[in-house]
This record gives sequence, C-alpha cells and structure tokens, in this order.
Amino acid sequence: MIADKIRAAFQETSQRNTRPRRIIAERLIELADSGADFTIDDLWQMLRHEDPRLGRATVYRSVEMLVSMGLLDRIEFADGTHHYRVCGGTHHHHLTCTQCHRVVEVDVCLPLDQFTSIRNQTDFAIEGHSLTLFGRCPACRARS
Amino acid sequence: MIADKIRAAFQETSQRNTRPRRIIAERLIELADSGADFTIDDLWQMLRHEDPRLGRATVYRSVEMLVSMGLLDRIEFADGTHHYRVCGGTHHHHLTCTQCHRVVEVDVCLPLDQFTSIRNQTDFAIEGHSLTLFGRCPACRARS
DNA sequence: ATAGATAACGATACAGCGTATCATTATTTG
DNA sequence: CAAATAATGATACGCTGTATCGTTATCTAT
Repeated sequence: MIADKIRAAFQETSQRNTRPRRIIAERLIELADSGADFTIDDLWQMLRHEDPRLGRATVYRSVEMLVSMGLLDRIEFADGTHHYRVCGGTHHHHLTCTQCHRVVEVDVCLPLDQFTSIRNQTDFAIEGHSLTLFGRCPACRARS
Repeated sequence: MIADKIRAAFQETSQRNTRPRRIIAERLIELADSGADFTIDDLWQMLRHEDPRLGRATVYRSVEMLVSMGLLDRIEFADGTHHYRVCGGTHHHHLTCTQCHRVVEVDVCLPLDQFTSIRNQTDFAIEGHSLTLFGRCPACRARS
C-alpha cells in the first residue's frame, strides 16, 4: 500500500513526527489515489488551505526527500518545469499529453539487448535511463 | 555539412545578416566539430571574448531558434541544468557520464512494436519521445 | 507533568536561468 | 545617402529552487 510507504518514508528519515509532515503525507496519499501529477507550488497551495502557516521550504524539503526515496517521480516537461507524481516504485516510464499535460505511466522499456548494444558501442557502464513519451490523449483528440 | 546547415538556418529565419549572428554561427561550427556540449552561459562567455559587447539575450534568441530548427539538441541534466549540443539532425539519443558529464550520441531507440503497444495500452496518439541514458564513461571508470 | 535539548520549521534573502521590454544600433533598401 | 526597421543589448523582471538563521514544537529524561 502506497499510503504506508509514504508514512514509512517519513518515519525512516526523521526523528520527529511533526504536524507539517502529517499534513503533507495525507495530501500525497490522496494524490496517489487520484493519480494526479502536480508541481511543488501546486502542492504548497493545496497545503496552505489546511494550514496557512505551512512554509514553502518545508514542502521542498519533503518532496526532495521522497524523490530520493523513490516514492515520488520527478517529471521533466518540455518547457523545463518539473512535475511530481506518486509512484509505486516499480520500474516504468511516463507518457504526457502535449495538450492537457496529463501524465500516465506506461510499462514499456528499452529491450535488454539494446543495453548491451550500447555498452558495446560506447564502453560506458550503464547505470540508468529515463524515457518520456509525448502524445495527445484520447480526450484531447476527441475535443480536437 | 553541418556548417552549411547552421548558416542556412540563420538565413532562413532572418532578414538581416548581423555581426552577432556571424560570430555565433562560427563558434557553433567549431563546437560541432569538437562534439562538445555546452550551456548557454558557456557559449556566451566564449562569444564575449570575440566581442565583449555581445548581449546575453542575443545568445538566448539564437540558441532557441536553432533548437526549434532541430540543429541544436537540448539535454536535460539530472540537476536540472540545460546543456546544448550541435547535432546532425538524424534521430538519436544521448548517453551522459554521471561523473564527468560528457555526452555522447547513441543510435538505439525503442522498437516500433513498443510504440504500437503504447498506443493500444493508452489510446494516446504518440507524437514524440525522449530517451536519456546515464552511466560512467571508460575514462572515468579507468580513473576510478 | 515539566524542563531542557534540539530537530524541524518558516520567514527571508539570495542565486540562477530564462523571458519581456524598450531605447538604441546597424543593416538593408530605395 | 537617408529612411525604415530588424535586430541588438541593457535592464528589469519572474519563477524555481537553495541557504541562512532565529523561532517553534516535538521528544526525552527526569
């Protein structure tokens, strides 16, 4: 369950169970359910509703932590902005709609033999990769 | 020849053959030969050597234009910075060294049937994609 | 419970990158 | 050579993310 993973992540990396972190965790659990993607500023604005005193830096700190724990994925948009998305932790990539910017996960990936091919071509030791696809989603195509 | 493509790009998109553009084109042709990647600020600093009055905005404008013409590739680094690289225009992707940040082109790509698989999975009309690989280059591994 | 120690917070300032504005400059054209 | 104007360059601005640092709130030990 993703909710437990998020709560566990906060517990592991910290000594104190603070109010801001509880609020952030709750909100992220809701966002995980809806599958929505968001910018840090989006998230901050949402959180301020629940506690207007909550600071921007705190949101940045928490998001940064969760990204490094692998629970949030950072998605680079073509215009350079960063969006985030709660992700289960299994390997996957993203497909974003060029019109409405909705993001969905896809479970395609480069075949294994391509990686060996790259290693042979370049003599690099491959450590990771990032694949992003762009296209128009069904809704936007219908609306066209 | 890439030199001609660059000069042609400037000619196509503009009415005037200005000194700043000539300087920028020359520098980019040299960078194409060396295969180096660079940030916009790198480029600006180089160009100021030749003409200290050359403005930052002009460099941004020219780079932006060449990216949209497909002659420069914008490369996103993990830390969020943007590098650029003169590229031939053929389809390819990038492999960057996680240690020295050197960038090389690789000609692997997602197989065609994966694209149809995505279309079936998601019903998106796929328009494009971006693949970036990370690893350690031979030199850095040797030095390790 | 309460007090002390301190992790975490939040306000603020700062830095970097890219864009927008606009008076000035330099290329082009008649 | 002069007028028209594309393009430039100085400057200001906005946005995103980071660093600093005094304050607050959580935890722990009494």
